[in-house]
Amino acid sequence: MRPLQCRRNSIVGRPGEYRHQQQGRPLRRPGYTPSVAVAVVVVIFTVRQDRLNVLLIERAAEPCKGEWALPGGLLLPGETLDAAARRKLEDETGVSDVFLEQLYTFDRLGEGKAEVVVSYFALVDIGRTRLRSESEWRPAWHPVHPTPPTAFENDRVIAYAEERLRNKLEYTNVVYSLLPERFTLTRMQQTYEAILGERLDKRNFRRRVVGLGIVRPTGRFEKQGAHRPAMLYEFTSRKPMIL
Amino acid sequence: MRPLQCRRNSIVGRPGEYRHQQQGRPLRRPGYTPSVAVAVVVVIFTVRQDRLNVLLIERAAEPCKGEWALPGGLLLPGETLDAAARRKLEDETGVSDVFLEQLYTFDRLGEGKAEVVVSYFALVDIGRTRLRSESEWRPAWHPVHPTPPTAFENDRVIAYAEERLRNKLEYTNVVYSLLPERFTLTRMQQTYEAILGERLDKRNFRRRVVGLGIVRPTGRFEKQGAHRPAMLYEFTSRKPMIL
DNA sequence: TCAAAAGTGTTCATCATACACCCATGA
DNA sequence: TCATGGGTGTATGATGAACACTTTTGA
Repeated sequence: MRPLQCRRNSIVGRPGEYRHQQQGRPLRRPGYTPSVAVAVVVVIFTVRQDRLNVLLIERAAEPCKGEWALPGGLLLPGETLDAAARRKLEDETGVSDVFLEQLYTFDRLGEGKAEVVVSYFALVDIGRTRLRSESEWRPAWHPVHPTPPTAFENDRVIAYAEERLRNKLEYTNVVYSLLPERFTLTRMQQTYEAILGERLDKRNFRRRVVGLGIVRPTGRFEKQGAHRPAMLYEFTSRKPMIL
Repeated sequence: MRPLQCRRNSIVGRPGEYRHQQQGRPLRRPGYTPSVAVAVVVVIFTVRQDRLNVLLIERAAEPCKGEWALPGGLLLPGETLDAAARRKLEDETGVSDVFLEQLYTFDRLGEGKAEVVVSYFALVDIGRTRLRSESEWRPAWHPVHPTPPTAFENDRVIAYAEERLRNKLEYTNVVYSLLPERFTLTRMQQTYEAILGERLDKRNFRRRVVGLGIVRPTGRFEKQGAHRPAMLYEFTSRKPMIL
């Protein structure tokens, strides 16, 4: 429920400078182009065992060797922010073609080299990921609650991403990126519950997602255990949409 | 109306590595810290004569001399992003203490020096601004519809900011930053209408903003013209809040 | 008395929420 | 036949949207 909606029926037509901060008085110095170290980090979420998890990497080098941190790295001159984020995501999980969105740009996170950190967040289906295992920078899934201690204040980034995810769940179809091709509505509901941290009503949940047309039954069933088989559903669209 | 809400009554507990991209194969090069030029730009909105306006500056130097662009500049080493944005805002309008929020971080906007542009957006009451007039970089208000041609693809930034503003209007109290201490509800409604680009219903609008408790009557009246005087209202809080 | 803007209430449709029982299967 | 999870319908309250007339003032 949007708190401020008072529409009427009718709709009306719609319509490089460089400054040096010194003792409060900015002072121009032409010709000189300052540059800073910029990093890109990616908060990669998945739902595993009915819990929201985030991918962290154990740092094999200084600074903060041995601590957990988000996958990321310094931005290369000439590289696009989106490209850097996609590369990190694919390097660590092997997946591409999932929901990935810029989150926020932080300043001075911890005592890393990067002065500016552009964060992204991604949603992956646990079933499709193949974590890198050979390397010395071991990635691993960690529950978000509680978030383990992280280097470079990465917990702030994770908390921000989680908030954004919770909001997006409510007004978009981004869950598609956390679920396989076909899935049961119970699984879908558990995914919502894991992220929102509260239980939903089964009947209301089903009425909603089917009624909004974001999923449709496939006609196939999943048999498992000694109980009635469950209908498998699929998303009508696997692109991010506002509902 | 949030499309996906199926709550139950019960609530369950909730709760720098460097890589070089070369022919697809990232390659680590320890020791070297690449850096890039980072700029901060601010989309400063106001409502003037019932229209949403944005502050643009006529560039006095190359590149793009003589074209209109958003206020901004390169980030200084050691300067905080928020601080840079606040400084730009104050330099151009003379106001501080208004709503200012990070918007998005862009890549390669036009052919400026900056490879990474961190954008902010701000909302100011036209009555409090004193535009810089002495300098060679002349700032001026421009209607957002239609947006004049801008340097560095700044129109993309403005369009993004406008979308964010429209969304924020609906679920926060950020309008406070566009209005003076005391104002009539008609003025407030016109502000909404200017931004949303559509007419609102007077009775519904008033019931809502008063009912939500975001404004309260002051008991003072504004007399003007040959008609009934209007009650002056004030915001119950002048801090950003989610409604 | 007229023009101009201020102010005010009700109806209806939609939708979020709460809630409990039967069904299909394999052990 | 029993245990397990799958599947379904209805009643109520809240809220967004539509809609028109009276009031106050100064000219």
